[in-house]
Parts: sequence; structure tokens; C-alpha cells
Amino acid sequence: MTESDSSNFIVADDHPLFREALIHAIHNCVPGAVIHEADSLASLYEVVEANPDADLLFLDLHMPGVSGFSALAYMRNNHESLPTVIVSAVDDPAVISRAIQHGASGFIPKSSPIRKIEAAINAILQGEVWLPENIDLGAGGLDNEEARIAAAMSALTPHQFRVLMMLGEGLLNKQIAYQLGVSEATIKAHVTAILRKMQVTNRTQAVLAVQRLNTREPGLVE
Amino acid sequence: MTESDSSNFIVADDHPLFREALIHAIHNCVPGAVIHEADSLASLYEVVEANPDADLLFLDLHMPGVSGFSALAYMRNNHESLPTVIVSAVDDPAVISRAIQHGASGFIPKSSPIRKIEAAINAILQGEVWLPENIDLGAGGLDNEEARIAAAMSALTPHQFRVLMMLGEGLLNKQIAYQLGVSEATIKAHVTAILRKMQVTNRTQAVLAVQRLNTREPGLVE
DNA sequence: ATACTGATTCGACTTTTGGCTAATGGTATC
DNA sequence: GATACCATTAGCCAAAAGTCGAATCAGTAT
Repeated sequence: MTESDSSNFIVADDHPLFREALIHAIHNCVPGAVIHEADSLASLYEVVEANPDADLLFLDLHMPGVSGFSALAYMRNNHESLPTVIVSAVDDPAVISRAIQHGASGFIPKSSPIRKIEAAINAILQGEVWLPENIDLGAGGLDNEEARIAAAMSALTPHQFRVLMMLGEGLLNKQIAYQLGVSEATIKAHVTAILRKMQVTNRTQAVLAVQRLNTREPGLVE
Repeated sequence: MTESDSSNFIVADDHPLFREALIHAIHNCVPGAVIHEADSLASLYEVVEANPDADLLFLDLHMPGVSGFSALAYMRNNHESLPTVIVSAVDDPAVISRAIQHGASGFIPKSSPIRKIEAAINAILQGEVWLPENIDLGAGGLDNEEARIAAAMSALTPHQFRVLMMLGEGLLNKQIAYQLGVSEATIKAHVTAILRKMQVTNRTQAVLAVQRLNTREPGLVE
């Protein structure tokens, strides 16, 4: 009866087909597994809140509402006890390396054959950090800036994080307020708190900071 | 006496050491070559204006004031007659492919040995499009968005482009005005024109558009 | 010579942003 | 129960952002 008896997983990916495939693989590894799905930042919030005892989160790097390592950085500090595995179409060693440094418990390229994915799931359930073969973790280091931004971002509250992601879409305070069903005054208060925590002076700079956590080529920033 | 008798080149790169090495290689290929240098967007403007009859521009992808393909997109439309070769530390096939699609006349990785660089210069002077070996030009296509943004950006006037790049650094109108030595009202007018041409409604969205021309992993944008 | 186009400049005006204070209620934690 | 933090809102204010119309200037076509 109690869910703590069985394994609880969360699969966050906006591609239904891949979600299904991943769930299938998980079931093969853990027959009685209970799996919860999310296809956006908003639904990820709901599912994570509703299942605080989940054992593992499979997180896509790109979903509606979040992009890059932002969501990972956030999860690492607001739900420390929930290990997070990145599942992504990207398989650049530098991106993989950065994901691990941002606190991911593993990295599964979407291009992996089913067997490999199942092997990855099993390894991670054993507490291992699973990576594709031949990955040099020294490939892409986090520069100081990136680490600082990730730390600042993980200090944000859930609402603040959500608002920050919407700033990242170029929305007005008024639009954000409408979409979240609160007053504009509330959004302003959130934005002020965000700017403070991110140590920037206006929303454009905040958005630029978020962009640095995207999976762009490392080594280009002077 | 007339400069049109000799070959005119422009080398735009913010790394003095590499600039020197490249100039040396050019001299080896074209003994009497006249070479003009730029180490920032501002100086690139000056040099290009001062030498409208230049034969070839060597352009680094990352200089103070510009980043990614923005400068290339701009050059392609405002100085159509000046062929541009990208010189970059990046050698990702997708980046190379995108550079060519943005109108570059060649791509020289900085990691190339001197001989290769000289071979590249000779080939490009013959009118060829020079690429590193084994490059699959199908590697990274421009999505519609990226092509649209590049087109919009190349419709900007020099001043507007300059202002847009400064928006991309998170600067205030006031700061931009001070740096360019004009009134804040002028900058506001430029910004309004930029927003119109880029088909966005505020500066944050304009900055996000510019970011799409950076050399980040392609294929990640949903 | 005239007219037209486009770039640059700027002031006046409106809207949006962002900071500050203050108040309310909820929810943990101690 | 007290304390702390979060979310919410209002109201006020100063600063910044953005729009419009207008003047100037250069180049270009007629």
C-alpha cells in the first residue's frame, strides 16, 4: 500500500514517444516501478511536489519552460535527495562533463541502444554514476562564471525560478502575471528578488546569465 | 601608388599573437600584400570603411563587441563585395557548416598547421571556398529561425548593429549613449528601429535572437 | 535644380521596470 | 507559541524603456 515499498520514478521529457520508450526500459529493469511523467517545467514542479519520495528523476535538457542546465541546477538545491539523470539528444563530451559537474547522477544519450539505456538505469540504481563510454570528464570544465550562476540560480525559490525562465522568453511582467494567475505586483516582487540573488541590475542581464547555462560550445567565452 | 594595384587584406582578431602569425602567413602567400588590422567591432568598422577596396577579410568568430555569426551576417549584406573568411578556435563541423551557410567564403581552424593555413589562403584567393578536410556540409543546417534572424540583422545599419551588440552585453541605453557619444534619445530611436527590423517587442527578445546566432550546439532548439 | 530616400539625431510623451515600504496569510522549524 | 521564510498584494516613486514626430544631412534619381 505504501508507495515507499515500491520504486518511484519521474520521467521529465516533452517527447511522448521517447518518454514511452524510456518508461518501457525502466519497467524492464524494475518490474513493479511506479512512474510519474512530466512534459514541461510546470508539470515537473507538480510531479516532484506530489512525489517527494521519488527515487530517481530522468530529466531532458530541453523542455517547454526550461533549457540547458537551469533545471538541473535548480533541482540540485531544492530537491537534494532526488538523484537526477540527464537524458539528452546531445552527446557532446563537454556537455556531458558539465552535466555531471552540475550535479547530475548520470547521463544517458538518447541515441543509445535500448540495452545500453537499461544497463545505465541498473547502474544508476546501484548508486553508480553512469556515463557513455570513452567520456573524458575533463572535457568541459565549468568556468567560475557558470558555477556562480548555477549557485545563484539554485538559491531561487520555485516561483522565482519559474519567473526567471519566463523572463528568458522575453515576456513582460504583465504577461507573466497573467499566465501565472497572480497580480503584476507579485511578479515585480519576484523579479526584484531574482535580480538581487543573481547579482545583476536588470532583466536582460539576468536572461544573459541564464543563457550561460545552455549547452553551447564551451571554451568560447573570453 | 594606387592601392588597387596591390592586394589589400583585413585581419580581424583580438589575439595579437595569432594576428601576427596570420599576417605572416598571408605575406608568405602574397609578398606585397597590404594588411590592415582590427581587434574589436569598433575597429573593424573603421578599417572596413577606410578600405572599401579590400580583397579579403579574415574574421574571428569572437571579438570584443561581437560574438558568433552576427558580424558575419552583418558583413554579408553591408559589404557584399568583401569576401569573408572565418578564422576560429572552434572546429566543430556544425559550426563550420553554419558559417558557410551564413555566407563565409571559407573556414580556417586556428588549430591548423601553418602549411594548411597558407594553402587555405591561396585557395581562397583563387576564388575557392576552403574548408578543413572531411567536413560534411550537411552537418549543421540553419533552421528557419536562424536564417530569419540573420536576414533581419543584416538589414540593420552600422549604428543599429553596433547598438544591438551592446544590448547583448546587458547595457543600459544611457551607458550605450555615453560610450557612443550621442544622446540617450538617439539610442532609444536606434533601439526602436532595431526592434522593428528584428520583429520583436522589447530588448530582451532582441538579445535572445542574437544569442541564436552564437556557436551553440545546433539541433537543440525545439 | 528638385525631389526623394534613408541614416542619424533629438525632444516630448507614455509605458514598463525596478526599488521600497508595509500588510496579510500560510507553512515550516525550533 | 515564537520565529523565520515564502507568496501575495497595494501604493508610491524614480529610472529606464519605447513610441512618435520632426529636423538635419547625405546621396541619388529625375
